Order: sequence, then C-alpha cells, then structure tokens
Amino acid sequence: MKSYQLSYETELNEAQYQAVTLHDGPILVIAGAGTGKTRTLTYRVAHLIEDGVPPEKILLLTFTRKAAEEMLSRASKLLDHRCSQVTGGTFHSFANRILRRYAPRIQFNHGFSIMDTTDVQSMINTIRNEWHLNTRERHFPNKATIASIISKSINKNKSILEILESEHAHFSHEATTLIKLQHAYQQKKRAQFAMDYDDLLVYLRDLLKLQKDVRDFLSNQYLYIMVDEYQDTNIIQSEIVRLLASQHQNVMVVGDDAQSIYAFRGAHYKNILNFPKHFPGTTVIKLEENYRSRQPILSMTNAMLQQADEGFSKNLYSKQEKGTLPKMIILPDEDTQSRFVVEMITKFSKKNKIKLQDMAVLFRNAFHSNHLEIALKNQGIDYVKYGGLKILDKLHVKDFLSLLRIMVYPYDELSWRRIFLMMKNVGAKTAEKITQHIIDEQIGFQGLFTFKTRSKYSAQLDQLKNMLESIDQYIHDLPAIAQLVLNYYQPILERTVDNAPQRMAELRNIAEMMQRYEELDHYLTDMALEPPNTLVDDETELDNADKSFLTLSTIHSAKGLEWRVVFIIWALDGRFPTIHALNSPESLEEELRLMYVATTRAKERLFITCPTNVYDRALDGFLDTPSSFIQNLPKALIKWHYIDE
DNA sequence: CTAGTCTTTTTTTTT
DNA sequence: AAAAGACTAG
Repeated sequence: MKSYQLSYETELNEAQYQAVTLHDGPILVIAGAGTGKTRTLTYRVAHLIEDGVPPEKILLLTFTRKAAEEMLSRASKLLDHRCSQVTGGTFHSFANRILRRYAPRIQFNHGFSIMDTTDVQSMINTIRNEWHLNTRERHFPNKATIASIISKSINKNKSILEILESEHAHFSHEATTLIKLQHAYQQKKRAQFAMDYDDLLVYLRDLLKLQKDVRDFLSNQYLYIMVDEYQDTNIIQSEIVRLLASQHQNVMVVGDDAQSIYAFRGAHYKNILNFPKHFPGTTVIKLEENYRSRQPILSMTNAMLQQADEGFSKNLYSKQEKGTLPKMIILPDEDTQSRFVVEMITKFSKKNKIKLQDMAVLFRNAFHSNHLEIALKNQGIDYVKYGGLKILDKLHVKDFLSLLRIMVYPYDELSWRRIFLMMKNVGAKTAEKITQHIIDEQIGFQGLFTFKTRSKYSAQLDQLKNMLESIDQYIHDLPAIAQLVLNYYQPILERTVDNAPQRMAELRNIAEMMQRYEELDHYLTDMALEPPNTLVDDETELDNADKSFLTLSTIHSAKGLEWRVVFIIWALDGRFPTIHALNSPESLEEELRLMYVATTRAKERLFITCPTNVYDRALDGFLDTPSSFIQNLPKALIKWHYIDE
C-alpha cells in the first residue's frame, strides 16, 4: 500500500475520492453546482503527481485562464510546486501554443496574428463594401450578423444554408452570396497570416486529425487529460479531446449539463451526454452533495430544474438543512428595484456584518445594472462589474494595439488602415493606398519607408516613421515601447475625442500590463485571447486593498463563483428570460439553465426581484409578467413579497 | 477625396 | 453613450 502526503480519503467524499484516485481510462464526472468540482480536479492533479506522473504529462483544459491558474496554484499549496508545471489553460490558448510550434505544418510560415471579434467584423465589412452588398434596395445582413452566421456554421458543423434556415430565415435567399463571402474571408485571413478564434480550434483539430505523427506525439506528451466545464464545449473541442486521447483514452471530463449556457456560440450540452458513446467503457461518477448552499435554496433550484426537458437526472442535497426561503420580490419599477437592492445591501453589511465582497447582484444583460450602478454610487457603495462591453471593443484600445501589432504582424492590413485613418487629411482611399504599398513591398513595416509622397499628410507619416524606428530599436524593452506609443497617440486622441484624459488613463492601465511580458507578441496574443474583463481588474489591487467591493456581474461571467448573498434582478419575462428567447423552446430552455446557474451561486440568502411596469422600446409595449421559471415553482419553495412604491 | 454633420443602431450572453 | 453609416459641402 502506497502512502500519500495528502489524506485524500478524509478530505474527500466517496464520489470525489473515486474521481480523484481513478486515473486510467475515460471518466465522466457529472458535477452539480457547488459539489466540489474544483476541489476534485485540484486533488486529482495532486494525486496523479504523488503517484509519479510527471507534471508535464498532465493537461488541464478549463474555461478561463483564471480557473486553470487557480486550480494549479491550489494544488501547489496542497502538495508542492510540481503542480504548477502542469499545462493548463483554455482550449484557445492551448491551440495557440501548439499551432505556433507547428506553424509551418499548416502553411503559416510567418506565424500568425489573432483576430478578435471586432477584427473579424471589420474584415468581413471590407469585403461586404468591396462587393457593394450594402445598398438600400438589397437588405443584406450586417457585418455582425454575417460574422455570427459564419462562426455558427463552423462551430455547429452545419452548412451556411442550415444556419440561415434555422436562425435567420429571412436571409435564406442570400446563402450563395454568403458562402462566396465566407471563402473570400478565409482567403483574406490566410493572406494576412491571421486567425480568428474559430480558426485556432479548427486548425488544431485538422492538424491532429490529418498529421498522424503530430497526433501521436502530442497524445503521448499529454498522458492524462482533464477538461473542466465540458457542457460548454462544442463539437470541434470534443474532437480535439478525442484526438489528444487517441493513444491512451485517459481523459476525464467534468461538467454539469444543467449549467450549459453557451449554445449561442456553438456549445452543445449534448456533448456531455454523448461522452460515454465516444469513449466506450466510460466510468460515470456523479457528485451530488452540495457544499455551497443551504437546503431551502437547493430545494428551490432542484424544483426549477425539473422544468427542463433533457439531461442526466440529479438531485442536489446539502447537510446544511436550515436556512431562509429564497424570496421573490415584486416591485412597480426599476427605481424601486434599485432602491430595494441598495437598502438590503446596506442592511446586510451593517446588521449582519456581511462584507460587500460576500454579496453579488446578477443579471441577464450587462446593461441591466446601469440604473442600479448610479444608485450604488450615490450611496457610496464600491462595486466591480464583470461582463458587458469588452475593453478590447473600445476605439482607443484598438488604436493602441494596432500601433503595436504592425511591428509584430506587418501584414496585418486592418491595423495599418486604422493607423493611417487616425491622420488628418487621410481618408479611406489614402489609407488603402499606403496599406497596399506596404503589403506589396513584402519587407515588413519597412514598406512604409519606401512610400514617397508630398501630400498634406507627409509630416504625419514622418512622425509615424520616427516612432516605428524607435520601437524597432527598443523591441525587447516593452515599457519603453508602451511609452513611445502613448506619446505618439496622445495628441491624436486629444484631437479626435472629447474625453481624452479618461481614455488615456485606461490606456496607461493596459500599457502597464506589458511590463509582465518579455515578448511583444505574447502580450498581443494574451490581449486577444484573455483580455482583462474589467478595468479595475488588477487582481493584486483588488485583493490587497482593505476596501471591499460588491460584485455586479452578468450571469455568464459569474459561472463557477459563489456568494453568501445573491440578488438576481430583472426576473421578468422579456428581460430574463430575454425577449429573443420567448418564442423558441430551445432558447427558453437555455434561459432556464441560465437562471439555474444564477440561483445556485447563492450560499445563504437569495433574492430575486421583478419590476412589473416596464416599457420596452423594441417591443413598444409593457412587460409585466414575472419570470415564468419562478412563477411555476411551488409556493412552498419561494416566498413572494409585494412592494408598492 | 476628406471633414463635418446628422441619423441610426446597438445589447444577449464571450473565447 | 458611443460608434457606424449616410449624406453633403468644399
């Protein structure tokens, strides 16, 4: 009998222990909300290593980089630093790492840049404009819709026509044009050595599928594979898992079909249901003891889940049987809702000494918290908001990154165009002309130096050249580069926007992150794959400060987290569930799972609020029906309150 | 060909 | 509120 440093048997319950100690073969762990999923994965990493598996032979794929980092650092604390040498990260960052290594194999000899959603959309838009598809008479889908149609067709492995018919029926007649457009888009990306998020997965899948030596090498490299949040993977990701496990079948996937909330980007909860079919001889382990919530909250969420049609059956239970019933609060309007939440939070922090960081307000859409945020500010309650507008989508951030990108990715036409458009007296035509010159020269950013002109903007071009030459000199001194770019950009920003100081402050924030990197392209890759999701996201700052922050978050961004007190606002048919889901049973079911995720975040107290007199602009009518998910629950499981003013 | 002004749209969720 | 698109003057 081998002896272990950690006492796994006492630290884990029976099901968890089984999942931790069973190493070989395919394993599916169905882990309900709050059942110690993270704990199980953390202990499993430690157990594998204690058993003599070299850490570099373990691969841990998670939904966010933060999740992987946290599990591995916890494992390191449990056992020792070896745990931090495990390969961990998201599918996308893993794909990025492998594809850079094998770039020549997929004909990306120059390496590649990574396009984010806005890059994808602007590239699609250039084609759309070149082809004159945006006329008055012809109602062609806009760039965002085109991008989403193409992406869904790839992630769901369906034809453009199928996607159109199921989701954009009124554009079905444009299928031929859209297919041509997709091809043109694909070629443009190749020509510019660029990949979008989907490409990362597709190229990795194809590399593993078509090149046997690579597949065998990587499969032998990663002898033990673990995948977290498996319910939110798509078909391509599940293929990647199968190919990586082809040599040994040692793969454990963990997830909860009831918490699948990413169908809109091609994830399929059936992936988790199908796992045993893809891996014959799968051991299925269910974690059902919940360590997070009090029983009254679980009883309610269990009942809510029974409204769902399909999935593994599960019944969460807790040993913390006592607790307060969840509350459904019906109020007249948004103003009352904000006041109610602010009052309750004030009360809890004063009377029950619950810290702000132990409370959260969750909502369906990022903008749902706008009104509440003003109320919180008025009361001096500090908060951090997660979800919503990405920092990457901001104009000045894109400008800043473009100036860096051309140094590393000189064939990145989008960035060049953007840079020239910042100049006075330069419009679309001129920007295009200079960009094409640089691309045609084939000598990297030096192409700019052979462009001769005596136009109004030549002085501005000289300024740009000066900056690029300086950057080139300091290419390994990232803080210096940041300063050069900021100096170049500040006057431009001041000329073009009215809140330049505020935007400069944000840029300095982003520039500061460069200090942690050695290589410019690593910084750019991380900014594309794992952008900071909130501006105060300097974790050290949040953790070390004595200040306590209330959390405001979209439910999607709240995945995996928990708080003692949780408020869910806008539980109103048309808001949550969203109005777009009301006439599609499939979408409605996803909204239900989303509500399930939201309610299972709560440990002790749960408040759901619903304003009932709400004008909706899109609908041009009033919303007044409390969320059907709550309405249908037995009244013994949730207490209804009515507030008048 | 660009700058400037006015109008429309955006928001469902994110790697 | 901010950004994209449409339109016009110079």
